[in-house]
Amino acid sequence: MNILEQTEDTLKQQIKAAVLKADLASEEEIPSIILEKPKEKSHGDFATNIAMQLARVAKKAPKMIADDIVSHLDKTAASIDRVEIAGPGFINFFMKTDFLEDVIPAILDAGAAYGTTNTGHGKRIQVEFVSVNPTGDLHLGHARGAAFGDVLCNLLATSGYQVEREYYMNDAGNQIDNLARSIEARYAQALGREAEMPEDGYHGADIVEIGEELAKEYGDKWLHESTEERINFFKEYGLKYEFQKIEADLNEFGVTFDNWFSEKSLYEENKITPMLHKLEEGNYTYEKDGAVWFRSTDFGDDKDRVLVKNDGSYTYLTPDIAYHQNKIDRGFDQLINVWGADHHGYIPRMKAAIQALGYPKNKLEVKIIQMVNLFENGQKVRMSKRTGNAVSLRELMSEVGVDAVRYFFVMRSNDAQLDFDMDLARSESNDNPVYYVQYAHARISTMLKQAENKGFALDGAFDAALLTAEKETELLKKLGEYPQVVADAAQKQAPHRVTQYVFDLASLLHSFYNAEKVLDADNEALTYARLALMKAVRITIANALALLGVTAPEKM
RNA sequence: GUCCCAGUAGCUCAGCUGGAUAGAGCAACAGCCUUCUAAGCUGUGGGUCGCAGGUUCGAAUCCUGCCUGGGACGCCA
Repeated sequence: MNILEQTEDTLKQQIKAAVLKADLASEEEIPSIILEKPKEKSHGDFATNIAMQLARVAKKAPKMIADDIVSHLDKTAASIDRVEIAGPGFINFFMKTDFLEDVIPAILDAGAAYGTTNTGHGKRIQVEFVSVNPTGDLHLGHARGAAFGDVLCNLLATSGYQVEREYYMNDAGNQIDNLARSIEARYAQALGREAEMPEDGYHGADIVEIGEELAKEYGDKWLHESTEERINFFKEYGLKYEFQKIEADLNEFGVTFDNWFSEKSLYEENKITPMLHKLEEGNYTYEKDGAVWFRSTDFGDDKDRVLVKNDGSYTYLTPDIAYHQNKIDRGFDQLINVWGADHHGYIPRMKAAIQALGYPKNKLEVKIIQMVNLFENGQKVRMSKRTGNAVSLRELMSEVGVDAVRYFFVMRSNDAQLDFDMDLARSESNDNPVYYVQYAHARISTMLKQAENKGFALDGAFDAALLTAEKETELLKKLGEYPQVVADAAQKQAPHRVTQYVFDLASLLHSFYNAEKVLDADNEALTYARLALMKAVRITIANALALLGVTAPEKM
């Protein structure tokens, strides 16, 4: 438990004790006591609305209740400096600042582990994200999902969950046949033959490349093989080529997976038929128009879904249900899927399937990532100038760098659409939040070097009680909040809270930097206290940036 | 037509489990470098929280209806 939590806990207990002593309510009648951190400084360090909540039970005006509570409160035990009653009945607590003195030692002690908690209690969570089809480049929506998923996993892992990252490879079914036939056409074309692309073929530049590569490597060998052999070979070749490219792009983006799950393996390991039988046994399927349908409307879907088409093949949904069953069978407590906004209509049928297989609906949670709109020179960028296709992750990374892309993609709530301003992401100015935060880290780093040059030992003893300036107190409070922010962001699955936090922390640092001088030969004691504070800030910024997958530079 | 997301300052967005005078950044305006990085800081102005009802001591937040924008509604994946 961190310092701030401890302080809050003690305070809550004391408030509860005061309520009982004042005979305002019985033990059972007391609602859980909520402490908030007022935005307004004049409202104290903590505030509670308990008096208003008790108004009905105690049948008294909130202000009188507040008076009663305050007069029965043991201020020393809760390390309260003073208490005020304000507004309609808020009780504002002004704490003795000594609790802040423990913040720095705690951070220096924990180092890179500061922010780690065990709020997840080892719960096993699997996060499936990206899972792009092997038929082209990763575009902006995928990239945002990749950044979101990755940071979410980092958050969960830091908060004591056991996390597994998985990529579901769509390496079977129609679209892969299509891929092979597209390659076939490009291959023939590369050999100078007339060949038409299949009707729903993939027209990306990568397929042309594959065709050329094959022509170079094999000449016209594959034109003479049987269609079956040729297509099978192209299928495998194309899959390998595409997934390698996807993996390489993701690696460069700082995203890796624990497991790449093959859709094809569901067929090879016979996972689909047993699943269909199970649905059938539960009477969740029926035949109509020569097809097998899933009665997903039993679980609130707006229409039933086809599992087996009248030509005997499966829809996309069918192996996907088997996949989710497989995931659950692997023993995860919770499944999280990160999907693009265009998949949201798919949620009810997958949740229906999970219930039909006998699992609770909330075993699966789906995070929907809203669309990304790219802007450059104030204009919406629809297509890449270079390729004429949608702008790819690779292109974006080379244009603005990994740090900016990652930061920008998790800066906003996942369910809000995102405007990505290329000029802003590129700009090396205070407008750019990434640079703003990184600059704070670099500033401290060079300052610490200066300190050493001037003969101040970086691990010197210090007295945190000397840090009483307003900017220092604010920094200390902010630093103390960090573990809760992380745990909160993990629990709410909201990575943007971390960008928000680290930006605020950087802002406080810059403000402090301008207001106070750290290295002061005439006041060694204060210098050492401030150096310790700076080290604590640097650690916290570095840890937050690490969660985001953004680098923390020593100098800029 | 049904469903999902969004609607908060000129722009881009926060706003946790309902709380006090709704917050940042950018843009605008006025200042701060002989001093640890000015990629920074300080100050000022700017809001009927889409609209209308309801619940509540108390609503940007919860409920209902409506309006606007985006997306999804295949025996595609």
